[in-house]
Amino acid sequence: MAKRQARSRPETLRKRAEILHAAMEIFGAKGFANGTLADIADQVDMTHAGVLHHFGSKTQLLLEVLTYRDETDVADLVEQHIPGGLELFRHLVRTAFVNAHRAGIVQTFAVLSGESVTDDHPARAYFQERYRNLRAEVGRAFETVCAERGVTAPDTVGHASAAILAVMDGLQVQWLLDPEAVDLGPASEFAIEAIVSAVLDPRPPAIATPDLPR
Amino acid sequence: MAKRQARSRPETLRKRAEILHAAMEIFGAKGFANGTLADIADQVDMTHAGVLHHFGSKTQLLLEVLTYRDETDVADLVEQHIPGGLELFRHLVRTAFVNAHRAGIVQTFAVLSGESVTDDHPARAYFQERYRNLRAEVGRAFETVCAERGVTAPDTVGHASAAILAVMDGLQVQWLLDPEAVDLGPASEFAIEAIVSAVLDPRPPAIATPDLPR
DNA sequence: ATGAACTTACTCAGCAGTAAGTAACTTGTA
DNA sequence: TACAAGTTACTTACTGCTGAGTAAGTTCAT
Repeated sequence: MAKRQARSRPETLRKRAEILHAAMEIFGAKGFANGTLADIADQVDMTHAGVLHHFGSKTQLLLEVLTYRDETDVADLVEQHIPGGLELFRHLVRTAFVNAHRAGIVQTFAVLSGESVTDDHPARAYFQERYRNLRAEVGRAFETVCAERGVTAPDTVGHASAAILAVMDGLQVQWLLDPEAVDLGPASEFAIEAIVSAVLDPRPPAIATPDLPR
Repeated sequence: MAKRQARSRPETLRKRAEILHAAMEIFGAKGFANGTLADIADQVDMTHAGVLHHFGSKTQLLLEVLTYRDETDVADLVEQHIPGGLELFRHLVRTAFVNAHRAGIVQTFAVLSGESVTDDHPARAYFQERYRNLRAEVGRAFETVCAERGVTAPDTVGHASAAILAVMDGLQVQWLLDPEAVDLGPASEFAIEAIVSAVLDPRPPAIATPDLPR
């Protein structure tokens, strides 16, 4: 493919990044379907045609927003170190506390992940893979911890991994809707603790399981 | 207010209900912003103007869809009986298993609740109240159980109530995106068990809490 | 004959994407 | 170094469509 020395111009790269930031904000505030290119363009003092010059289409812009976020997130993590084992759970709790001060980003992901389950949504594949990876990562942390303790990991690990991510996301939604009523950090911490405990040292059912349509 | 004998015509009431069903389906499949009145009208063999004749506006239709769903849900529950105490948790687990066979309804609520956190979304107030009520209901169940056991309810009840709803919602999203990878019923059951246990009979932290930005 | 339940036909606005032009910058070449 | 040729980063102006809401007319039941 033709190499594009264009992309290397620092001024241009800065502008692209500026657009990506604005897009994150707008898609977070209004959703992908409802947010417009003009909204985004306004925030960076451009016309919507200028935005399209850089990204080709609205869908393409969304996809680049998502991967951009991942890249910068990963950059942060690698800078420090990728946590595993028990340290991962601590990291998740820490993230929940940090998120309580970043409503913007939290909203972007909450809105887009909800929207992504609609038919043929352009971000569907992205979120599908994202959850797959995160579940695997959390699952691996459970395995590590169990190995360290010399026990084999129970088969609840799969459920627990999904549940930890689920509870974090679900609490974010409730918190965004009603910040007074939900305390994001502590509630996440409590739930993660509960789930990790249930895996690492299981107890008899507290609520005898009902007779059911399985 | 003036009683509307118009509304009482059975044929008309049936048609309204038909429209509400179609709207639930469309808003669930495409979201509120992206689903159109024409989509809905098609499903009930009408023009979109016909739909507007019944509901006045798209927003009004959405609001009636939401309350309609609640009314029929409540009707079902009252038919049986509103569960409290431990029975409520069993009911929630049962619901999760049942939901695994109702992707349509699950998707509607997942999509709309996600969308509702956007600025000025017409369903925002609805979901805000819905979660408020549900948290209160779950909280009351915890109180009941604790009272039955002669202990005072711990202050983790608030976190736990939010977390139970959160984990159910979050698992639904992951399940909708990837039904092969997430087993909705069992995963919900596991998580609810874990959280209830943590409230009713707390244990020392499994993951020593980190030093943090509270 | 009145009003409810529509349809047809329209308006009007918003939006993604395109086309064509322009100014500024980069690059190759003498 | 200087200037022509090409490329990039836009803008303005437009197209073409979609979609909510409205208005006026038609049919049908009571």
